[in-house]
This record gives sequence, structure tokens and C-alpha cells, in this order.
Amino acid sequence: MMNVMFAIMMIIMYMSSHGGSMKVSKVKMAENRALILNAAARLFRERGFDGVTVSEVMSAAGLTHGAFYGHFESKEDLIACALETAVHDMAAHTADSIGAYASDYLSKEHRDAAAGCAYATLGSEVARSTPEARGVLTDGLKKLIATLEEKAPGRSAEARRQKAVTAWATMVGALLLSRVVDDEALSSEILERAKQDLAG
Amino acid sequence: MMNVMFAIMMIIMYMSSHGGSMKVSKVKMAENRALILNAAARLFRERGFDGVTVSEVMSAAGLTHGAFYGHFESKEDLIACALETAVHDMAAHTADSIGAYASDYLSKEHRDAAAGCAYATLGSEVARSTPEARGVLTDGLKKLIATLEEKAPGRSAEARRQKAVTAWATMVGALLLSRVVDDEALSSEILERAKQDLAG
DNA sequence: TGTACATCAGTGAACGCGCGTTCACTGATGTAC
DNA sequence: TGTACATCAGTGAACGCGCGTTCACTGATGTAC
Repeated sequence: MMNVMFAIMMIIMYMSSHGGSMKVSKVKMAENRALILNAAARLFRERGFDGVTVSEVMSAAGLTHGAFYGHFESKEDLIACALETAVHDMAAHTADSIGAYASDYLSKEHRDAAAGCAYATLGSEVARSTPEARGVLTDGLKKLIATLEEKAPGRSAEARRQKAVTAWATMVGALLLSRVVDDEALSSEILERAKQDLAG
Repeated sequence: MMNVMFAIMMIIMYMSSHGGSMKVSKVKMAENRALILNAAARLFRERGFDGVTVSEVMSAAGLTHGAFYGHFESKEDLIACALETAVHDMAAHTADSIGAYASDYLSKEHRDAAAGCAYATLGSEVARSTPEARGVLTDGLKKLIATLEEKAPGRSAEARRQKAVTAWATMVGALLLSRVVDDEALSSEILERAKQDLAG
């Protein structure tokens, strides 16, 4: 009895986990693509585009590097798609006000997170990158600014937009500087002062 | 007569330009180190650390790659030293007020310059880099903030420091975003709004 | 000041490694009957 | 529903290239006499 159950368990484990060198269903392939994109979005933000190899991304997704070109045209293509994933994740974050948004964005947790805001972790690299990559962050930025505009105080639309754009620049700059700085006191001070500047 | 003058000119040109495979005086070697550092400081800001090879830096300095390891221990060592050069150059820039400083810093000329501010062009890479590289930008940042504090308006030292830190974060963030964005109108808008925020 | 020689900055070929990318192969998927 | 077969997602070895780095060599520098 125990032997039979054990054998069934082994078969189930084999069927559900063993990729082997086999084809995979369309549903599973779409899942794999999502796994690759999530791994890439995290690893690129953690180590930069040149600090992560295609093989590392595929391993993190539980696949081998050879399958990569069935999903993407090139590493550059992956970069653009992974940025879309990262930007999409950011858009999911909501807050009641700019001050509340800044309080989360400028927290030590966010600063120390492996996969922080793409603009602060990859911005200077994307600025030198392909039109596709820049386009993704441009579109994402437009949406982020629009979201902040709604939350911004101010009588006129003009005043709210002014506040949204400068608040976002302050947040990205402060987070970037706090990550560069090799001095915990100064790093925290930068976050706190920016938070104070954007509060209420 | 013409032939004699021509020969003398050729000799002078040969003596002053031809490095050949020869040793070089201590003075000339120090000049060469400065040429390497200036080339590296410019090229790294233009293309990122991984976008520039040791050979390219040496060529830009008018030398061959083999001479590199007589000047620096490794590419990482060059990166730290080149950042010092870049930060030192920034410290040379002066302005009467934060508004005046921001007006220069947030100009289209600075945005489009090949060798822009190291914090905006290399910040996200340095954040993941060696303690040496981070230390250089940390020290440079402390000096930049101190300089801005002197120019900042405000009754108390606390208020001036608050203004200096947040103004610098806004400037770096706005320049970074304006360089990422692939849309001239939005890019200019970011610069202009940040300038307005920091004016007067 | 002139001569002999050790030093060492710069040269350019070479090395080894790891990267992005390719490809022959495998075997489950999914379709046609 | 069952069977036969074409498709194609994933595997893993292999390729070629360019990078950082090393090294034997060259010959001007700079010093000792």
C-alpha cells in the first residue's frame, strides 16, 4: 500500500516538475515567458543589464539558456520587455496622496530592496539604451505623472502638474542618491529630507 | 632653403609626437595619466562603465592598451580614479545662488552634453559598484551639498541644509528623467518645471 | 661635460574566459482521420 | 474515443567574438662615475 502511494507520488512529481527535453503546452509556454520576464525584471534592477547574463535569467526562471530565443529575439528585446514588466508592477502601487506615495517610495525598505524602482536603478543605463527601452520608460513615466497629478494638491491643473513632475524628480533623485551613498547617516538623511519636502 | 626648413619641421614633429615603443620622462608619464583619466571620465559618462573598453580609453588618450597596467591596477581602479576626476571637475563649477546653479544644471546643453553630471549619468551603476567608487561619489556629494548650503536661502542652518539636499535630489532626478525620456516636449518640460521649482 | 649602463614607460602579440547566439536533437503536444 | 503523425518548446553542446589582462621586448631616460 505504502509502495503504491509512493510510486504514484513519484509519478505525479515527475509529471509536474520534469521538463526534460520535451515540448510544453501553449499555456505552460506562456507561463514560462512570464517567469522569464519576472526573473529578468528583478535581476536587471538588482545588477544592471550588463551584470546579468541571458543564462542567469533563464536559470532563475527554471529553464536552460537554449530556450531563450524561442521567447525573445535578443537580449535587447528582453530588456525592453522586462522594463515593461517592471513599469507595469510600479503602476499597480497606489496611495492616497503624494506625501503617502513618497513615504513608501522613500522608505529604507524600498532603498534596500533588490528590485527597486526602475527609474532609479536603471535610469542612467536606459538613457543610453535603445529607442525601445527609452520608449517603455517614457510611456511609463507619462502614466506615473498622470497618476500623481490626480493626487497633487493645487487649485489649477497647471499647479498640480507642476507639483507632480517636480515631486517625481525629487523622489527619483533622492532614492538614487541614497543608493549611491556609502554612508548610512547621509543616505537616511537624504530620504528623510525628501520625504519632509513632499509631505502634506 | 625650403628643403632645410621642411626637414627641421619633420624632425620637430617626429620628436614631439612620436612615442614609438620608448620610455617616457616622469613629467610626460604624469601627463599621460591625466590624459587617460580625462578620457575615461568623459567616455564612462558618455557610455557607462561596461560600454567603454580599456583599449578605447587608452586610444582616446593617444596610447596603446598595454601601457594601461603601468598606470592602474585594473579597470575597477580606473573607474574609481576617473570618478574622482569627474567629481573634481563638477566642484569647479560655481554659481551665486541655487536658482542660478539649477539654471545651468537643468539646461538642454547639460542634458545633451556627452559628459554630463556623474550622478545622473553613472549613479545607478555606481550604486551597485565597489566601495571605492561609492566612496568617491559619497565624498563628492558631501562637498556639493556643503557648497549648496552656503548659497541656500533660509534663516536657520537646518532650513538651508534641508533646501540644499532636496534641491540637489530634484536636480539629479530631473536631469536623469530628462535624459531617459524619448520625447523632447516631455524632456524639456521636466527640466523647466524643476528649474521653476528651484528658482529664486 | 661626457660616457656606460640600469631602469622602466610604452608597444603589440597573445592568452583565457565568458558572453550572446546557434543548432541538431528530443519527445510531449495537439491535430487529422 | 483511439491512432498516426507533424509540430515545435525546451535541451545542451558548440561557436565566434571581444573583453580584461599578461608579457617579452624596445629604446629613451636618468644616474653613477
